[in-house]
Amino acid sequence: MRKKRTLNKLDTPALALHEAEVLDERVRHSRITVLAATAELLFDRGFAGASVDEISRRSGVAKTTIYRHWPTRVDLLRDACSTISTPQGVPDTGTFEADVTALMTNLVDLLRTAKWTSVLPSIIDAAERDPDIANMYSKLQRGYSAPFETVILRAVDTGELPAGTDVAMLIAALTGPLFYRRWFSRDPLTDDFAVQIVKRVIR
Amino acid sequence: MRKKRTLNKLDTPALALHEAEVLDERVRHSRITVLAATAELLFDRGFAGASVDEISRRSGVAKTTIYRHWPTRVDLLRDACSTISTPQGVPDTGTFEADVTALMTNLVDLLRTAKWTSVLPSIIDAAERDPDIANMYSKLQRGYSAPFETVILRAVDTGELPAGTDVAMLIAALTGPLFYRRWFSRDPLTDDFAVQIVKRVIR
DNA sequence: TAGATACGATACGGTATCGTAGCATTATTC
DNA sequence: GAATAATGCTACGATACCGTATCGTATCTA
Repeated sequence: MRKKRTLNKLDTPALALHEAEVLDERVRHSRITVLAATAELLFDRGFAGASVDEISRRSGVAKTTIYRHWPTRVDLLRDACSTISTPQGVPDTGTFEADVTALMTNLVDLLRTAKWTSVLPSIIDAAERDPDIANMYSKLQRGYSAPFETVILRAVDTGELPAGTDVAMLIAALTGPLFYRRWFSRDPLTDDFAVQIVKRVIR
Repeated sequence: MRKKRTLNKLDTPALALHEAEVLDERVRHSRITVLAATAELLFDRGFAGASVDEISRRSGVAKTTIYRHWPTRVDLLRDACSTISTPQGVPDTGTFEADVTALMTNLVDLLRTAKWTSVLPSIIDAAERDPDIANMYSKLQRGYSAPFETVILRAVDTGELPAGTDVAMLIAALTGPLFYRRWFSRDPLTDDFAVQIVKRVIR
């Protein structure tokens, strides 16, 4: 059984930063600093390696203060994770193939970034055993698959793709190989590879 | 610096089970029991959650004994991981498409098995930071991509696929979406999905 | 059967971790 | 300027983990 914690008066454990502007400058500073340090540590050592003590050390914010803002370690990590979404723009080049290619090479870039590289598998691992984390991850996931959906639906509209196209399947066929290459087969991930996949999947 | 350990006379820290038959029944029993318990725990809680103490508890083998056989926890986990490869057979139905479809639905089955489900991401996460584990994983990886390679190369021979086909790319295009679906998008993974992918990628 | 060998039990040292308590200090708001 | 609220600091307690040491006991091999 968890004991009742002595939170600050604001009593908005998480996400307060996004929900409402915090008046007190001290609070703002603490949350921002801690979240930044958490993200950094997450990239460094993954989900399991991000301890509150280390976050406190790196951020310079006292551990007690951290616990005043986030009731538990996982809450903090969840919060930090949802700040690391890098929303892709939706290209509009005129043709479906060019749009998709743009998104794909964009994704290749993202997957090659050291940050993501390290943190994603550990999030997925954690999600495998914690439904809250799974939920957070699925939002994150939607973030970078949404542009694909937009582009595909637009192509259906214009007739470039047949009506009744299975959108989720097409997204999997396109982006799956990139993820696979990065983490499962560990072969080099190049722009050319992305182009090859697009050609093969879309024809 | 690690101190010298007092191993048994056999002094074959790991994999002795596979390299040479062990004479002493006690040794055989210990290793088999511990490896089994380790695998089970691995499936249960993933790589990070498999502690030596718990393995000792579950297996009934004393922790000291475990350390007599494996110099370190990670060595034990590595050893256990390499025993969980489930080699797929290579189908030979006559046509390339049927062969591939067989392999794909087979892989779908594997990915739906609760065991693999849980352990693979945690291995990949660990591999992200430990080259030894990365190495072990890549062997494991080759284990279930090899049949695809065989089938593809055969199809190139028979002319069903053009010469100069990029084998690694084709494997990624085929299997990538399955992995993606299981761990990244978390959509349902069905045989029909696999068939759709095959059709789309191979034409 | 005797000596070598593996095992079990317990205990330990060291470290890391999660959270919490208490109290002094500082900043903010009213 | 005074009350209020947030922070920092240090020190805990509890737990879990790794890996080792010691010593007595059981088992195998020669």
